[in-house]
Amino acid sequence: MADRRRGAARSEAARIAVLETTAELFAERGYDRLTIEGIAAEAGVAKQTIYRWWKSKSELVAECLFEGRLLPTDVVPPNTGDIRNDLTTWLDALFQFTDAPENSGLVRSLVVVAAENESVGRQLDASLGVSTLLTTRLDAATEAGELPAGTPLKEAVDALIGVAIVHVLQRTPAAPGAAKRLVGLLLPEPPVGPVGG
Amino acid sequence: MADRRRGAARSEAARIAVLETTAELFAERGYDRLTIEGIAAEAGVAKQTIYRWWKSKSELVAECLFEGRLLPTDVVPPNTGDIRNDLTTWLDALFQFTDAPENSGLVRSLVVVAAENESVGRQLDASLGVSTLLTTRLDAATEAGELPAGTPLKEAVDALIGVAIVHVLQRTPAAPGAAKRLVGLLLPEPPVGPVGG
Amino acid sequence: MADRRRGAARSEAARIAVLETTAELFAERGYDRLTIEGIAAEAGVAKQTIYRWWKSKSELVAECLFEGRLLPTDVVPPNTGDIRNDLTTWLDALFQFTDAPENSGLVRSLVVVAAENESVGRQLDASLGVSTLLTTRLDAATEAGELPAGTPLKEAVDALIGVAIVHVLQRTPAAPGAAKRLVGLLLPEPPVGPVGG
Amino acid sequence: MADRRRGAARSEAARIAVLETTAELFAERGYDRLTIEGIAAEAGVAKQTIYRWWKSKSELVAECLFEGRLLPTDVVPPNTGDIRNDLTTWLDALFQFTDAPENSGLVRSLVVVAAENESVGRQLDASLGVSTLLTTRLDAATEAGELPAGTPLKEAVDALIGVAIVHVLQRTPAAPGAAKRLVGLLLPEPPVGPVGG
DNA sequence: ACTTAAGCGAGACGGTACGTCCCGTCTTAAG
DNA sequence: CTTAAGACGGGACGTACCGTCTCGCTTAAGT
Repeated sequence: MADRRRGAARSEAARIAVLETTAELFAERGYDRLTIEGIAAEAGVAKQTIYRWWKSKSELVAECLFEGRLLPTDVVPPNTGDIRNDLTTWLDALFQFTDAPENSGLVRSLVVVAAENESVGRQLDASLGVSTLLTTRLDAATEAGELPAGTPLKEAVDALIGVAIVHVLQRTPAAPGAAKRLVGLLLPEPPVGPVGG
Repeated sequence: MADRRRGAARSEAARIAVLETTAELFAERGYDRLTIEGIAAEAGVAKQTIYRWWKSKSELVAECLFEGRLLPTDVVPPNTGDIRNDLTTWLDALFQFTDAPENSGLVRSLVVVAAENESVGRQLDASLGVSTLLTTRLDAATEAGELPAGTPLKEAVDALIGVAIVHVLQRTPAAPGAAKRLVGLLLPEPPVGPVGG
Repeated sequence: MADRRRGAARSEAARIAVLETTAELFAERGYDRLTIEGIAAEAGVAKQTIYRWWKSKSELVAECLFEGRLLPTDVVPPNTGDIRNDLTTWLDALFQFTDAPENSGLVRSLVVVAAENESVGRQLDASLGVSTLLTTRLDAATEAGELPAGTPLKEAVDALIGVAIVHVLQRTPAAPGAAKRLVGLLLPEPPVGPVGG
Repeated sequence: MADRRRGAARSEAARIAVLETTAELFAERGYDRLTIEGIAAEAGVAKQTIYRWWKSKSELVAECLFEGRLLPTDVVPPNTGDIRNDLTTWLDALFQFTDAPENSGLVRSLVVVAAENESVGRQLDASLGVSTLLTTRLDAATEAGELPAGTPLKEAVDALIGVAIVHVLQRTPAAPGAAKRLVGLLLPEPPVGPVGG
């Protein structure tokens, strides 16, 4: 049944300690001042224990990320039936988080991790706390006829995430109303034309 | 005119050697495997000469960047009179560059630099080779009536750059036609009013 | 028994390599052109390994010294029964060594080390290869009645070592017969009483 | 007449400033923590001005020494007519100076300079403030019949200086009465024998 | 007066070594 | 077989000085 042969099992306590410490130090000092040695010391764990289970610093951070230890749990986009309002609300919340001075350093560090670690990059949306719920919601809206059939959702979502990243990198908070304007661009109201039929 | 009083002048030769070597090694090895010591050795310069004039590795790279030593000179956006076509052409070229396997590592490294160095981040567009010509072109188009008056240009440009970054981080080249779809979203055709025949 | 609990033991191989290299380079280049970095490189050892176990260059040299790696093993003073002759023989040998051109640089370097390192200084006699056997021999001679009871041995030994150092510092080899004259001064023949004759 | 051709003469002010600063910093920090750059900065002088006139740090210190800027002016040995008492008095004063904690570091540094600089070494006695007056006095005493004709003065003086150096290197102040005992050894009273002519 | 050479403060330069930090691997003793 | 501890070879850091050089200026001696 178990395919493990013998000897001690992996210590869950050590694993948790490492991940918790990583998250703590990452938030505190950022990615590049994060050191394996520092994590080991702070977590009361041997360096080798870290190297045994994780290949690199970025993998370690990646695991933290995917376990939700670095960012607030995914913001669930609201669902009031009006997709544009909902998306604006959600994007405003995202901007508010990423633009807050106490968070922007952390977010920039996450961008660095995404640049260095392929799996973090590939799941960039999830990495930044953008739930798949968002896509789900958009798909649903499309089916419900809230959005025109041909709306390029992939491009829209990329643009949303991209704009957040750009703001963080530029050290320029989103201008007031930016979320609304952006959503207006990406999910345009269909022309109201004389809907005769 | 010169307000320098005494002492030898800064050696332009050393400055050039350092910047050239930095650009070369950056392109070759990426940002995090770039070392001050390596640059000094390769440039035939004392480490202290680097530390005398640049505070950090990222400043050094920033100067390379702003002198156009890391990226091809700004791509001039075409001007055929059709702003949407022109922008699509330009964006396709951008995607083609960033998505090329031999460039994507470099671009990811640049994102890291933008994350670490404030001035690079603030000039993110210039850093990525996005000329101010682009904005100029857009402004001109707006005045010429090619674009509706209220078009949120800032948001549009942020979105363009953002999408490119997202692709690079996600290791996912832009899908065919992405440029066109994106431009279509960001610069929508004004509804063609029932303009008398 | 060992009170060490965990972790790899100190590498004796590294320790030996460091000390051997130190002795070699010290003899070759003298104290002030001896560098930790040079020792590490030549010994095939990481710098940190040196810093882990020795606080300073002078400590390193001190350990070499006390392990007899820098000087010929202590010259054993002869014991023919005639303390004055024996001491003269020994002192001549000492002068011969310190005054030899190929050794005087090394001896001067040792004086420098004695000046910089307290423990070397405190054991100056041993540092210069002056065996405790010498003092032993003198004590024995005193007890045996070869020397008058009140002879200030400490002062005499200090003077012997001092004179050797002075010669080395002055770059002036001991004059012929200096050893004999000096011993004559320091261990004077007791006045030959009017012994029945 | 002067064989200097033309151009500005050597600045005496700079020379003095350098020597004064050297003396000050030498006393303050010792020989090995003395730096040319530190001297130049503190003296308000260009480094090149130092290198123009002195070949090395040790030469600089040597000049200070020989100008009497590092040690109290030579202690003049007293002359009461009793050479042994006079010498004891003088030696006690020497020991008192070299053994004082605030001076011993300086004296050790001087020994280092003597080891590194030949001319300082050769004039070791003068370097340590041992005036030629001492030898003069001894010669006079010999001629005056205070000392036996054959007394090896050279060896005696070397021994005196040597003992002082040994004490300083050993970090062991001279024992009380050491001066007297030592003088007793080196300048023994001639046997009072029945001088029956 | 004009030229020329030297001295000077300042400081940039190529270089060497410093002592520290961290890497990733290996060794030891305990469980 | 895992773990905490920790030594190891290695590489880069940022700093301190080295001794040389160049700069713009001043100070004399020659012309």
